[in-house]
Amino acid sequence: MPPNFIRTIITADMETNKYGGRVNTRFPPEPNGYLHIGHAKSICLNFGLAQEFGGRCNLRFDDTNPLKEEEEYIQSIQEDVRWLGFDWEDRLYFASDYFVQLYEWAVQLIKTGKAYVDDLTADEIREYRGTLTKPGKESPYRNRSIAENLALFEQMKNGKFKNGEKVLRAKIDMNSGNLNMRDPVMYRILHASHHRTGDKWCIYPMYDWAHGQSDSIEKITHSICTLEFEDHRPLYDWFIQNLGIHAPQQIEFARLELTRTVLSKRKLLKLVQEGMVDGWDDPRMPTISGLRRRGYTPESIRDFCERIGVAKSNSVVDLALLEHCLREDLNKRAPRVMAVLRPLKVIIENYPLNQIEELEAVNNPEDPGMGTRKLPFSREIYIDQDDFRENPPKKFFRLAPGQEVRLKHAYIIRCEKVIKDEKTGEILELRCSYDPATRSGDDPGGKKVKGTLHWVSLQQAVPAEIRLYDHLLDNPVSDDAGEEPDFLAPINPHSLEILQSFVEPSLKTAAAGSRFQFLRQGYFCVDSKFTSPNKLVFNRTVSLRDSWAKIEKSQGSEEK
RNA sequence: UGGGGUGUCGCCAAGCGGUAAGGCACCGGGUUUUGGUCCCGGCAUUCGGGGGUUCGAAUCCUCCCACCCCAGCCA
Repeated sequence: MPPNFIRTIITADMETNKYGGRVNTRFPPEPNGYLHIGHAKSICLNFGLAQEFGGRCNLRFDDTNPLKEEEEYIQSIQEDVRWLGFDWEDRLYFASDYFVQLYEWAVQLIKTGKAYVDDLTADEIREYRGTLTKPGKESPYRNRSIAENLALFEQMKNGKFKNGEKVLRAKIDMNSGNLNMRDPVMYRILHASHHRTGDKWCIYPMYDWAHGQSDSIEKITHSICTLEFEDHRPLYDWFIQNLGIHAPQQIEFARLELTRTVLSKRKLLKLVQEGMVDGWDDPRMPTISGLRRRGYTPESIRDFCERIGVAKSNSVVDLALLEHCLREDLNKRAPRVMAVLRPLKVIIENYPLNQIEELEAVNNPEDPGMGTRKLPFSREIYIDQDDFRENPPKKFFRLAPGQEVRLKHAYIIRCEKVIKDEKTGEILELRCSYDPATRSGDDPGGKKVKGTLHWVSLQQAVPAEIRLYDHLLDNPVSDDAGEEPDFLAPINPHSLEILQSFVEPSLKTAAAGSRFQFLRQGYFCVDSKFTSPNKLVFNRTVSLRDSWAKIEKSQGSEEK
């Protein structure tokens, strides 16, 4: 376990017995969207820390704004946390469960002269708040009597007022350099139905008023949150102190940012709403459900979260690291199969007509325990268009006129002739010859060739739709570029490419969600949404590293 | 110009007064019936900058610079 500053703090707290040797964290999402990879960092941190120190981690929904929250999100969030591999056991909580307690505490603060009902409008409150450099002004309603505040607050609760007519504010300090301390709003009037409490309430606590107390109620020891709440901490401490209740320790860390994508619920919601993607679980989305559908494993995401570390400096992690974690995991577990993405027909002229051989193929060279399977081989096969060049560049070890290659698990073939469309010049098929003495496994010390191709026997090939994904965004955009209306402008128009391909027959009954390595190409999984009994659809999870592409690229630049 | 933070290799990130971990990326080389995997090697005389303390500083002091967050009845 690599050290990080939070582990260091908790370790020290354990040594000093600060919380009686107890560690209780929590993951507190608002159910207003789907979870994404950034949340995964927080989930892994909170649940991971609890596990590591023999403590517990709660799942609590911070559902204090009925205008934005939905049941659908509550379900998806639970599914995603579970899928990531974490268990909150019986500790599923909702801030809305604490509404009564919160109300009573608000009354308590009014009674001690620490809170008051304000009649100022939203605009007026903003004006009175002052600016970053100018202190605020006290509201004319700030010094109402306790009795009047009590009566007014109760009337607020009882629905006597319209939305926005009054708020309850904490009475702290309008001159504070920290704007959060300039009499923050605790309750607003919202005549809205809540997904859990229905119409019971028409006043709802603000996050700042609900969050710290919710942590306190749950006896949280370490309340881990992101950097932007750092200057809310004095406010949370103020509430806790004036209420005289259990004080959790808040620790802030930098949220995750990833290159080539956007991690903001607001923007992801927009992508969904504008129909620019196929829902929250579109395989291009950085959401947990999107990554799951794309074929990511929970193990790889957890590994990623461990490797990026936890610190307080704002940073942008290279997507390449996530992909590395994925490949590393999939390399060990994904069965190898053959699929031809862009088919090119090859006829092996000296191979007997109508003969079909069943060749043996290992399922995973990384794990002999995964066994072998039979592959049909015949006179007509498909290879990938990329594996043939009529005029091969230097170091092109694949097929070209007169050149030899090994067909994986089969024979060595030589390209004898290229059949082209007379008019367009398009390459229609290749005529090859094979060397019967080179059958895979039967030619010890036989001839060596530099290239090995994947292929599929034409007769037995199973048609499949293959979806190739590219980064959603052409260029990384900063998260706050989102205030501009056209923040979606850099969306990559080629982020999805759909191919009609052929896969080997063993894949015919592949289960939805199952993952494979298509030899020499990448990792793919059976799409769980578009696959049907008569249509196989694969998502490319991530390509294999491609050093030929690099060589070719550098050759190209040399020529310039 | 107020308050709160952060600055260590292209990207993350350890380090907490004893002379710069690790990962990703990148660049070589080896193995290979996946141009995959794996293996081996390279990759910060320097820690935002200037002063200072010390035998010794990325670590302590000091001044400066840069960047991020805060003016929702959002979270």
